[in-house]
Amino acid sequence: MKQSGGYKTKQKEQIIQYLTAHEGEHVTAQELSRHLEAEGTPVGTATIYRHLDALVTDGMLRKYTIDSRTCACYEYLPKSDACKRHFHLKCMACERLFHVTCEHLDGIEAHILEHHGFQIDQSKTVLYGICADCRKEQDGE
Amino acid sequence: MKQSGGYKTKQKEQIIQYLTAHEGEHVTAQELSRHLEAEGTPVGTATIYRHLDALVTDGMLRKYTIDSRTCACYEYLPKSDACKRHFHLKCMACERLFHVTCEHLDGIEAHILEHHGFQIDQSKTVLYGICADCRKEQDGE
DNA sequence: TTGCGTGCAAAGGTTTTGCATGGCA
DNA sequence: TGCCATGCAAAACCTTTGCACGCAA
Repeated sequence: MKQSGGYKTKQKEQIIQYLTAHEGEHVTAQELSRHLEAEGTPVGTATIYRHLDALVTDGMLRKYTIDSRTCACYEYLPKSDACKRHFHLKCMACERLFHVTCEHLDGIEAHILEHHGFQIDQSKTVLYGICADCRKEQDGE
Repeated sequence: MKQSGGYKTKQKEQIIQYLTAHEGEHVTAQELSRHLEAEGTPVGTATIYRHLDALVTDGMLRKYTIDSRTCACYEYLPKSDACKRHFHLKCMACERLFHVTCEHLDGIEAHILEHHGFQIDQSKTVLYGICADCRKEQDGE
């Protein structure tokens, strides 16, 4: 695996540092850009996209397009394989994204593969619904 | 449910007709636009987007984005309530859509609701992955 | 010194919005 | 006739690309 070969630059370090610090969260290019600017170390948009792209290719990052968002989201992938396996639950009410790691859900993947011949890609799949908090609110109304 | 209330116009009919004729397939705004133009009844881009948006709100259409694509895809949802009781599997290779009805899968919904407090909406959820046929092809290569 | 990395600006593409006009009810 | 629907153009966005300069090795 090409470990994002190339020079070690300040910009690259900043980007990777932010991404790893937000492991398990979804980060957009814009958020990353704003963060770096707020830190006093602004990085050009083109550079950000170039690095994100390279990191996705290297397998260090996952790229998503969530729902109706027009922009892509990126998520840092911990190196341990165990953590790579989780489903995403997207609340249609509050729009929050939940990460669920669960053996039962892994069983579902196996079931679909065995009985339906379909190999699910968890990294691309988002389950839509309503989260607990929002259901409470809706019941109350 | 507001059945896309409003006037019945030629443009609207054309759009809905095309979408229903392509049930189970993904359609982009661009494809729709080109098709209508080819038919000799061009419809403005803005109008197309406005209708697609309205139809998504009405629940007649599902909107989603495929990773590699830069544009959003839309898919007609059959009215039959049957579709609300099964999951949709989308093959990322051949782009076909599979409808899976399975008791085991219904268990997913119950499990997530009980253990994670999240109420899944099957009609909005698409599981992405690779279908049996495409996996065979990939293995063969 | 070499050549990749960076930033700016411009291009490319999709989707949204403002506004005057047209068409359904 | 009263409004919504439409279409054009422009704006708003996200992302990519070209190019000259800067910096790591």
